[in-house]
Amino acid sequence: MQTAQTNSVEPAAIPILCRNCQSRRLGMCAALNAEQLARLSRHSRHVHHHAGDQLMADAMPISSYGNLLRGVVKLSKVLEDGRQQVVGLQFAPDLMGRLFANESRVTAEAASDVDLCVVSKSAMESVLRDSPELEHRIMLQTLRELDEARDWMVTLGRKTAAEKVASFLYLIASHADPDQDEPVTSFDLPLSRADIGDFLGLTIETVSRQMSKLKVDGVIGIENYRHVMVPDLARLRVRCG
Amino acid sequence: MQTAQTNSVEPAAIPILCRNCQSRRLGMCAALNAEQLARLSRHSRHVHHHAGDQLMADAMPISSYGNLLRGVVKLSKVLEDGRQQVVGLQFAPDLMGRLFANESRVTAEAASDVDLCVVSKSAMESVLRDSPELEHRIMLQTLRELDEARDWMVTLGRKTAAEKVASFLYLIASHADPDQDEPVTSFDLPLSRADIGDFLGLTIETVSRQMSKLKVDGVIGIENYRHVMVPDLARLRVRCG
DNA sequence: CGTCGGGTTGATGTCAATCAAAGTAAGTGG
DNA sequence: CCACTTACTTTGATTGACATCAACCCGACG
Repeated sequence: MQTAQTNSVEPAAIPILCRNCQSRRLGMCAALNAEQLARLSRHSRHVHHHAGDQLMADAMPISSYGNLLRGVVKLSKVLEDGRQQVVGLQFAPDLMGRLFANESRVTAEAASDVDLCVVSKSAMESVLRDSPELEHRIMLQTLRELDEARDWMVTLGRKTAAEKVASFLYLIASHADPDQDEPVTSFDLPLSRADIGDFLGLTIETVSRQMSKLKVDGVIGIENYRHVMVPDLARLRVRCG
Repeated sequence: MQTAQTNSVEPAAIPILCRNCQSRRLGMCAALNAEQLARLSRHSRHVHHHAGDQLMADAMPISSYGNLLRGVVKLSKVLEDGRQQVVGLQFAPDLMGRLFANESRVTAEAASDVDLCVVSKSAMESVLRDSPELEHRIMLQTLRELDEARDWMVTLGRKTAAEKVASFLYLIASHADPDQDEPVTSFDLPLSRADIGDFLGLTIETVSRQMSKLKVDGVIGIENYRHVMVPDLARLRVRCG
């Protein structure tokens, strides 16, 4: 309730940390009751990271989970010789961190400035143990991520460079607004050309060329390298193959 | 218990269908108690399919789930123009079918001869509702599939044709024996060259050439097109990039 | 003003796709 | 048993899409 008292001894009071947190509305915390929220919040803190900060390294032990509140995080893997592949993007309000494993399978890096709610592994596990609802909610997220990973495999394996770039732009347009799934017609790219290349399995140069081509064809407009406008989403859509 | 009586009125009797079923040992049914097993088995049946049979079509409503008992199933997606991408392989004892969705996101096809336990959607959902243990078990499978999908994205996006083929052979070697995760040195390929190409984002011809190259280099031996021998797994491993 | 990171554009090279042909094993029917 | 078909695979020649190499542009920043 909005009128909950700060000094109330009532166990159902919403923790201060959680009062205005988006995660209670759209994120995993919507699955929690007040007691569970309180238990989790005692071992949580909100943190800010700048674009480029590494949040988690591949093969490192997991000590905490991150509830993404704002911004975009890129998940990637590298081969021994340095070739890199972005294997996923996380948008608010996703939970980050591999559940039920001891070490991370990916590197996580802030693609834009991000706000996180960092939750200790043990507190998360404790609440998970007695909240099947929470696990269910994360299950739904995991299934969605699996669907998205498989969609992306089609893009990586079977699409041309032009189709890959169009697909990427469409993906970003679709996730730009966390409150709805509809694609948006004007947005900022959260990734550099190099990251886009690593996401698409292309080089920087090829990404740049294909973006230029979309621009001269009138499918998109570009301002300051990072801002994209799409006058007609259907035209972009058909370029996705 | 092995001595459970067929005519017993005891509710804990193991259903006939389930008596010798692998799924109780390694699969999802290990998470169920006798009552749940009985409830599920009343709406289940074991079926056999031949290689090539389609088990589920993309975008079709899901009416049942399939518990894979033996064989290999390939999951794929196609673009409008017919380009195809295999987005996953399922081995026993995986559960097939997208949970918590109304329609399938992939086409599922028997890659080899397969045995399935087909479970009605409603029975599955009913048991799921009161067995968080079952959902947890499937959650673990889903997380594993997500890890594998992301591993494969690296292969699709960043590896050369030679590395892709080596990676594929290593993957099959690793899954050939359902009882252990260690790769095996002699196995049958569950997929045709065309399917391997669709899995790797390559053409038939390129797959064939790279397999031939691995053979002349002494990394693998091939018999009857489908049987592969690997004298030295480490040598295959280094070819994976 | 110089330099540095990120981006674009152009010239050239290369790996895998495409086009083409032929080999092999497993039917099928006479 | 043998011709014939069919599906699958292999191998060769050529082409093309994207990578690579290289130059340059632009804004930020010391």
